Amino acid sequence: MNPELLITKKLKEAVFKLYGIDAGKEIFQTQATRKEFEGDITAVMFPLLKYSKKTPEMTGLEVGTVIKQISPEVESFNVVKGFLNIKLSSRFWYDSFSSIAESKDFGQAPPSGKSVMVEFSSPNTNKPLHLGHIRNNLLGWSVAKLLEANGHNVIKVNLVNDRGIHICKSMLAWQRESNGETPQTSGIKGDHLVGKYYVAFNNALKREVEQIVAEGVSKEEAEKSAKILQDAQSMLVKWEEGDKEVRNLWSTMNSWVYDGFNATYKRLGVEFDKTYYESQTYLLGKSLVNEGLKRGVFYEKDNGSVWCDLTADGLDEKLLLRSDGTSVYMTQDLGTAHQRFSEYKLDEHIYVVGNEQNYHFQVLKLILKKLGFDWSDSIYHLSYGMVELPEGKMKSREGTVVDADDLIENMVSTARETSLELGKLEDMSKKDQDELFETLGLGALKYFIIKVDPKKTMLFDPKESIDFNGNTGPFIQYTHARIKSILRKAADLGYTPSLYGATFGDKEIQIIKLLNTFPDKIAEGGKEHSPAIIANYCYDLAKEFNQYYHEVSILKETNEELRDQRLMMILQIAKVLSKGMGILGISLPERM
RNA sequence: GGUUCGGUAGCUCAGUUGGAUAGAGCAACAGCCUUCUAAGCUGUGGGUCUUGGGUUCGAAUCCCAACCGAAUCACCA
Repeated sequence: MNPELLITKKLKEAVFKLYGIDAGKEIFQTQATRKEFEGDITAVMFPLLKYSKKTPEMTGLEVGTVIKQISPEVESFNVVKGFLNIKLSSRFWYDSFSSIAESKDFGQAPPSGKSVMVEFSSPNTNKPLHLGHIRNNLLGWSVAKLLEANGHNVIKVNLVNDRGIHICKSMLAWQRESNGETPQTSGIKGDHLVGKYYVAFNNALKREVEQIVAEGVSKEEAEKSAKILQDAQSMLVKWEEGDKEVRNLWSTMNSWVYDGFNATYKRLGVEFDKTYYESQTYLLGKSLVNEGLKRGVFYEKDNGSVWCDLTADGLDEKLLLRSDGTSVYMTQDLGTAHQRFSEYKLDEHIYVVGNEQNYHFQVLKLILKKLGFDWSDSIYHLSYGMVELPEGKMKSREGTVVDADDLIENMVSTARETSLELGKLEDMSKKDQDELFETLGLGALKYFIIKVDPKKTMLFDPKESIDFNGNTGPFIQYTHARIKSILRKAADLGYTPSLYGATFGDKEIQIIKLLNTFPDKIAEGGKEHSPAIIANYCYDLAKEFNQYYHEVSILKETNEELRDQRLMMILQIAKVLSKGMGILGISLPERM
């Protein structure tokens, strides 16, 4: 049982007994006792003073006395200023540990009956994934896992932006400069190959603009009049008309990109239940807008464009249909949201999208509300901050973009170097070693990114990211490997983790307290949509274990009951670490 | 200018129902491997929680204002 809940309940009883008041929950404030004081749970007396009409010390004393009388779980108490520190019996801690040990999947909440859709990744198909996408993918994946741990049914979806001017740019440059090269003939990963021609397009554009500027035209004008850009535009028009040749090239190049993306997704350990393509959804939303226009929710300007007036909400006017009747980004998003809420019975729809689109989602929700969809409140924009480099923002033009595949490869090879240097793996097969380096490199990368609160802009320092000491993924993986090593040796010696009812020491009680809070952390993380909470929890637990490891010997303990009970303790730590890190998409090795 | 988000140690970050003397890691320095994995553990130094008001027994936390930083406010997506 959760100790704070227990004490809150007893507090309520004690207050009723003493003062005849059946008070609401808000006046019973409990917290874990700070380590410089004696006790486990601390109750704050200040809110009770208006009922006791006594000093904080006196109130603490009388409440403590009654609580001790009515609760067998309470061993002793003391009062410091207005704080009632309660010490629970060793029996209580033993019982709580034993229920953790008996639990088949500790931390997993029972089915909630709720369905949540999580949209993440959502790449463009004109260039490979970069560090920003990695943050998105890791966040999306771990939030999905976290919600599953909260008992929800989660549907993970990807919306691929597979059409538009950006893809036409790659296509055009490929037509002109590639001599027909493919991923097969060039040996270049598909998404990188297409990205190469996106860069080629921009270079060609730049050359053309420079030339026009040299003839005395302003840069702005030059960009507008550049022929290559117009060619890309007319390619887009052809695409929309369904021109066969353009469509063929389009699907060929997109298929290269998908092969590339799939390889990266697989390596990241990310997958989706459903993939949507914008080429199939970009026309959605028009009918919603027309309907809204009829009902007077939107209005039409003289040139025929359709708008939503949000000035009363402190925002701007928002365009929904261009004067030529074509739709914009917002229009499709209205349509896809409507489609998904019709298709599935969703209790929540989470969009994992960078904070540069905060305004977009604010407007999206508002417009849906104006259209009268009550589910608009179920939309949650999980907005995450940008990833910056020590030298500043990533800029594709300046070549400072950190490529996802390169980054993963770097992390894995650093894991390899570090591991081989430590030389603990001599007897491991080459294949197992490679698998381990993959686990460690990705564990380091994932943890480094997930441990930061999603909404904060984070700094990615390559030097720091490959440090495997301290608050890192490999530290937690190492802790797990250590535990598993002890458990293997124990099994060889014929020892079995068991419970005998032996009294736990102080450090062990501290660990039990921490283990006890795991379900709370899962609930809190789910509520806040923040896997970082789970990451930091795992770190705390790993740290506790390492201290414990240095304080007591397990295999050398001569008291067999104590020894086997300690084995049970570390087994539970390993289980919780495994569950917690699993939520983050990080796997823990048996040895390293 | 409007909207949204952020500002905690030299650096990267924890710290959410308001609670006791604000915590970790990195970096620096000093220790600990004939002992279950030293990717570990222990210790030292390091803070005006951006600033100023307010709310109250009590504020890093809530409210107001200012300052600094980020994103955004396209007939782009």
